Amino acid sequence: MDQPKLSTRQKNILDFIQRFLADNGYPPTIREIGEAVDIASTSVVNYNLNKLVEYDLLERAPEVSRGLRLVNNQPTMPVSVSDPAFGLQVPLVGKIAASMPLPVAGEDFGYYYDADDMIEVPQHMIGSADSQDLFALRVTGDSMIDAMVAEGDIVILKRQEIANNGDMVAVWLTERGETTLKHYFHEGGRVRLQPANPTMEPIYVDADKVNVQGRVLAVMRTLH
Amino acid sequence: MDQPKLSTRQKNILDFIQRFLADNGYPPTIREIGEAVDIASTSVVNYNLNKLVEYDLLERAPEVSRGLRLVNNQPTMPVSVSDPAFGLQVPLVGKIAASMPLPVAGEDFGYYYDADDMIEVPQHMIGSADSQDLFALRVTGDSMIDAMVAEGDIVILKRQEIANNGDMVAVWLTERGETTLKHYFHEGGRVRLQPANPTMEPIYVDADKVNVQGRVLAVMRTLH
DNA sequence: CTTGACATCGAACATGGGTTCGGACTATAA
DNA sequence: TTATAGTCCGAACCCATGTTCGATGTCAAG
Repeated sequence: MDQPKLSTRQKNILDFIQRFLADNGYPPTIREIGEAVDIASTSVVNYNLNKLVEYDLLERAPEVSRGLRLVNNQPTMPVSVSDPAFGLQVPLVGKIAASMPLPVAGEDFGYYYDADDMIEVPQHMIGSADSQDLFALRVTGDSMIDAMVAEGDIVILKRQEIANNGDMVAVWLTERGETTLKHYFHEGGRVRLQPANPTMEPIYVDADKVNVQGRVLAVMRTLH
Repeated sequence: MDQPKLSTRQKNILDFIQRFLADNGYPPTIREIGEAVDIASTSVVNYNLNKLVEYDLLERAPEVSRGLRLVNNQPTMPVSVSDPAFGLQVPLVGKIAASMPLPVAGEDFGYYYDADDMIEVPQHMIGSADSQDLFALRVTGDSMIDAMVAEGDIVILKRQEIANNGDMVAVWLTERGETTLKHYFHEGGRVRLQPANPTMEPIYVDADKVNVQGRVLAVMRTLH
């Protein structure tokens, strides 16, 4: 009973739980999940949670609020930090996966800038960008594979709403309800999102359905 | 407001939360704490929890069941043993492209270790590897595209002749006369070279026609 | 002795949050 | 067509759980 094809919803739920856990230290409630993944009824969330339990991807404590636990849960190994003297310290603010929006700058956002969540980035990788606007995301899932970004990669982004043609950006597609990394090309009233992998076809979206969240400055991948 | 003397109760509470968290993956309720630490009234537990928050040992999410989080007390791991406390300086010894062998270690090799050819790599990307054995290559051409490595990327390698199954390695294929990056699997008398991109087929080569040049530890990509 | 800060207790309150159930929709098979 | 399984909705139910408050006991300061 392992790894059957998960529905998009189930993936979203799993991703959300993971992110919520990392952000808050405790699991979300059924209703919180429902709101995040855009499910109207708590029973549907419940239904899908039980599915995930069947698939051995989740454990539940019955009758217990927030009684969720991810299996294979390695406690989000904090990226080791070193001396802030050299290289820049960039906040690792979360993960990026298909169908989940990025955390947005503002309000309580700076709250999470813990030392544990800072990651060192060599100066030469980011040029002269203002370190204030930088943040890092860890990529989960292989949804970015067509952008030459693999699971586990860390992408360094500069927070900005507008992009120039050719930029690699993280965009929120309101219609599809997902975030991806793509090369950005504004063409008339619409936007062409070009995968980095030349063998794959671009996708076209109306300009007002696209929400640029940041521009990718660098990618760091660690093997093993 | 730090580290005043904690009462025995408060210590017990803290200990219990920690244990409970490790056991269950989610924090305990006030009543669960009360029972464990032998406190009769929920209000007393509540009272002491707020004390712990004052002491910066705990965080609480108001109105949230199990809304507890231990503040991260444990220092983030001893890092950077080989103390250039910042990132390591790794020699950028050349480029890698299809049909070109890598420069081999030896003789006058150290000669080229010019300051200009050193590149900074964050410690966290290479773990505990001996910096002596490290070198970096810039990728040219898109021959590595099926290994999720693009033109212009910099790969950090550890010089070694033998590889373990699953390692990503730079290999020299004597027969084909080219070097590529692939995942390495020794299977009987031959070697399976598995592209990182799961949609692509592996290639098989006789073991004695394969020459491992180094193992890839990390990949760094700079956009723009 | 009186006062007040501190810790505790017990009880009541309000709502947060898991559970259940009937019904509707879709898709595939018979 | 009918049947069946999978998924989703909305509403109701009700216990779990955080919050609040008045009362009690303790102890050191005045």
